[in-house]
Amino acid sequence: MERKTSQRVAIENIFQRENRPLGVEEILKEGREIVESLNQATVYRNLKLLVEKGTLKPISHPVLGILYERTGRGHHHHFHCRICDRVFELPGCMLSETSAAPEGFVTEKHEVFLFGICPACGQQQ
Amino acid sequence: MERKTSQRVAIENIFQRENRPLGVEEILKEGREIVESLNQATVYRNLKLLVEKGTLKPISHPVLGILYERTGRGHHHHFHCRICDRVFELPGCMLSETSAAPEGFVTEKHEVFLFGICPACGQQQ
DNA sequence: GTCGTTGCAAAGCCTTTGCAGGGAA
DNA sequence: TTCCCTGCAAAGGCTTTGCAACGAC
Repeated sequence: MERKTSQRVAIENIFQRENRPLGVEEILKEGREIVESLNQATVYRNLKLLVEKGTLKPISHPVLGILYERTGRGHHHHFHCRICDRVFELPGCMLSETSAAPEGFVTEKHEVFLFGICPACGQQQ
Repeated sequence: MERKTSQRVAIENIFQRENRPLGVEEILKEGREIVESLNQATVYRNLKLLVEKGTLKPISHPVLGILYERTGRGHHHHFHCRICDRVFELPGCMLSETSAAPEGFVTEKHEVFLFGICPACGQQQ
């Protein structure tokens, strides 16, 4: 049976609090503010478990590498802010799969990454 | 001054012949069929040089990791065939940046990856 | 008291770097 | 002959794994 260790709870809380895709480094950093002893190996192991359990899903970001996001929020795309380096999930989809590829290509799924400035950083300028 | 070694020529020829984004492993494999002694370090060093020279551009593929493609063919997207695992460049762009993100987000650029079956693999089924 | 989890350190990958020998010009 | 480039091996950086101790239940 699965056990609710302080480390595991901390990691899950960070995802709940931030509500955006997170990378290992960020999880480790924020996790250590909650459980000081938190080890990298523990983060990796818990992320793997949460992915297998279906709670998290890994996404491969073109710039930031592998990030983890919570599942169950339908098809969406990602926005990467070049100021704060955070990634946000954008609901909805503006891409027509049928018109996106030339004839002969059968498109089954797609991923879109947008890059720019997020609302919070845009206001500060 | 830059020298035309057999290794460097081989790598450039592979990109010309394949005319699609390639990864290190594939370049190394095909390169060794031309120059048997070809070493991984040489491939990495030449890719780095060709990127600095502006001949190649690295793209970070969500599944295949870093691939290299020839520059100078304008904005385009990528299609990954799940049968043959090859990536193709698709000319044109079907995404409206202004409508792709909610208000408040300023989109400056984007990347689109399509996944499915390429024409060649589609015919064989 | 069990046995799933953790921290630590070692081991694995992939990529980069140092170095001496080799080859293009 | 020069000195850029290559192959080899060692070194980095990130992720995974082995193991003994720990702690949730």
